[in-house]
Amino acid sequence: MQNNQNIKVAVDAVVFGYHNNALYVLLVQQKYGVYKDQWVLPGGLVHNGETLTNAVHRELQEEAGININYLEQLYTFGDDVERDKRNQVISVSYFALVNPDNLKLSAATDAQDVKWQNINNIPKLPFDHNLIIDTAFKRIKAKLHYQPIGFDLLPKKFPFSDLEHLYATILEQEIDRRNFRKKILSFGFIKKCNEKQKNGSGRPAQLYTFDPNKYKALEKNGMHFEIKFA
Amino acid sequence: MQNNQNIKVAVDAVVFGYHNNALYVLLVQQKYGVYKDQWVLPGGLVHNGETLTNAVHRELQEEAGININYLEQLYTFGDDVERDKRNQVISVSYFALVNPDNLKLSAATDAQDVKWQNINNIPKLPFDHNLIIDTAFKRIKAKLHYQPIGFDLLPKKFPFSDLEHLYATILEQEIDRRNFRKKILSFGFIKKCNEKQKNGSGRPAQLYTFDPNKYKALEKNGMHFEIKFA
DNA sequence: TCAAAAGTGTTTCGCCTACACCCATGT
DNA sequence: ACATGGGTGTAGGCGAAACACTTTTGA
Repeated sequence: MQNNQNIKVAVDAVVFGYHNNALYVLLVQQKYGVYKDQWVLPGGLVHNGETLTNAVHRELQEEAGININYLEQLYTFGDDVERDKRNQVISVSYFALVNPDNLKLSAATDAQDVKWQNINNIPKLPFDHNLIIDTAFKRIKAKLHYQPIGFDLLPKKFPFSDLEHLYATILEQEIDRRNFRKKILSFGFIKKCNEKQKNGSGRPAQLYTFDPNKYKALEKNGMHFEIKFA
Repeated sequence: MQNNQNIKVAVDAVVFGYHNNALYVLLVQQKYGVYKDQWVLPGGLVHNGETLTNAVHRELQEEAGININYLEQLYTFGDDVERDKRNQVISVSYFALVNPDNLKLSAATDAQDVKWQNINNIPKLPFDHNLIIDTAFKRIKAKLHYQPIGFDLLPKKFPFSDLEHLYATILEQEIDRRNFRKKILSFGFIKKCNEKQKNGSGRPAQLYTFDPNKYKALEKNGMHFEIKFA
């Protein structure tokens, strides 16, 4: 095996959080090095002997002290040989979701600062991180249609209207409340709780919860989750 | 930037070809090293300063002398730290299609031998190459439903029934000839040629061709290619 | 009593499904 | 004339789309 390969392997993560009816991405501020003070996606070089997945979890802990709720590989960026000006680095990028219970960012140990940045207001970032975020944004939009990932952005118990607003916000389109509700409930993996939630004025909302086991069972029986909008 | 990372970056490709109503995967026989004589997916380490995509094209040339028709990134395998017993290597895997005009494999320079292996008869391969092939097979099945990739497995001009058989073969299900034809033609990106094709007995088949420009134009106008089967 | 958000049914329309016979050629 | 594969139309059902008023609470 040739031994002079000089290419580094990094992982980067686009972590989405949803609150106040808006979608946010986690950014960290570099503490050291050439990119010091710049805001970037959390991530870093993979350690020797470490799996890619573990590297992502480690970096998220080290840089933001955050626990994620859903993780999947997004894409590997390596067609721009100079995407990192220090060395040839390929980035195995991941896509993660955090629910509101885990939104609090701890004072990071490996980053100078950490913040949630509104997806509609992402500044120009170093490397190809804007491209990575765009790719992730497309992915989340696509997945909302055919995978139950919206629930990973909401608390365990949520009013139905929150789910509806989440879809409307992320997909950037209006949706018909009645048809949406009918369709989602028809699958049978959403359960009604024995609680209601009051928020200021307006009628209190019935709380619902997503049942992942029911989902898996239904899927095994041939259910195909898919939701479209007029 | 830390400089002691000892992880290699390889690319591997699952190249699909379709002929005689069957789907095949390109395998190469290793010429050197610990894995000498074993059949594996074409691929190898990325060169310094080389993009991932170029690495794939280069390896396919060196090992099989083949020109591909469609290429997309599949997945990056790096969660089994010992997937290669020589060193920690991550594999950025690709998914490629070859049409029948390019099926001929040249006597490879960097491989001992090269062959098309029926997808339904893949032997146990070294590394995690069986897993990679499975992933690619799932991907091609999924993509057939919502992207016009079937045409990259057929010659430029083809009888409609070939397309139908391709779908039936790859998806491993029967499809209704009339409904399939109606649906595909309704999109408007398939054009009738002024030729017919005779093959032995039976009525000669009208030839059709896929018009990629028309496809793009229609897609821009909101067309959404999707085909399902009862 | 008004504002604010939650909850709920019906009709229409278009698409997907199911399904069987005739056509052109070679042997 | 028979075997082989190519080519075509229609009716019914089901799910998606469109659409507006009532209910419950807080101020």
